[in-house]
Amino acid sequence: MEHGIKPSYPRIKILEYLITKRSHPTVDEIYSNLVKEIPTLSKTTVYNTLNLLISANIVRVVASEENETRYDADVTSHGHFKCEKCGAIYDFRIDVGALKTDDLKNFKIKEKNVYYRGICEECLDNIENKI
Amino acid sequence: MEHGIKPSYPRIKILEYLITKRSHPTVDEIYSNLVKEIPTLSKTTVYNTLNLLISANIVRVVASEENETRYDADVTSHGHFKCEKCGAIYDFRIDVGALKTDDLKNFKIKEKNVYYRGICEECLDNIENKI
DNA sequence: TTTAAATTTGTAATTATTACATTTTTATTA
DNA sequence: TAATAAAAATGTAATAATTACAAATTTAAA
Repeated sequence: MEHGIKPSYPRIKILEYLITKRSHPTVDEIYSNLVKEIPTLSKTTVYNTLNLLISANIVRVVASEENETRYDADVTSHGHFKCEKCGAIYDFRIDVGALKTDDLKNFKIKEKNVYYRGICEECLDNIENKI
Repeated sequence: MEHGIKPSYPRIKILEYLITKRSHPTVDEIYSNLVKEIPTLSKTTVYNTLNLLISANIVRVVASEENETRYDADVTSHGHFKCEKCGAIYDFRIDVGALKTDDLKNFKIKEKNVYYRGICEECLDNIENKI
């Protein structure tokens, strides 16, 4: 694994899960799914691994208003949209460089997050169908 | 109180606290400070009241990557900057209308949040002073 | 003043996360 | 290969945030 992290089996599987299922899962989701494959997996290992991947900048936490920590293996700049109906989190391309503010001119900005809430296309369609 | 919420004493005090101290406090901060004035105050009331104010759109939660829910009585559009050193959250003016993305063209966007992380001016000054 | 409704309170339950000691695995070296 | 040391994973317990809910209190209405 990159960034000097030893590629143990659980670590590979956890990162793999994040990369393939791009659903911004919670610890619970990751654990519940992987424990089928790795019966000895413990939730603490999932926490440890995610925190390790975060400090290595391979994974980041999705900023939100909820008390659910969700993880994302895509650390390139993009926005997150959370659907209020189905709870899904969508990625979207956004140019955070276009965001300008004079208020922070003497601040050191390390990270810019953009987070939207609303109703996704699919749920809008479902609502319409039911009326 | 506006929005059809009955202005009880705890409710007024909680909203007043949020409006005057614009520090985006946690429930704990609000409770700890107000209990001095209102000795019978319970933390459940703080939670209840904040959730009530949120559903009335008088208060909003600050989106972040941390597991700390912080509240803001300013519901007009602005960004939040969190300092990694001192933990303070700063408001800043930002034109979220300038954010455009084609990826969400069939989505209903209800709320746009902008959240930055980094080091604030004050902490940058302190670091420089110590070197 | 009585009654009903709304609000607040306190305790218990739930959930997410971290702390930490123990066990297991992996890598190293004799 | 066996012994040893280091790293990683595990499981349990502790902590903290939040919600559920029933009881008590306050407020408003009749």
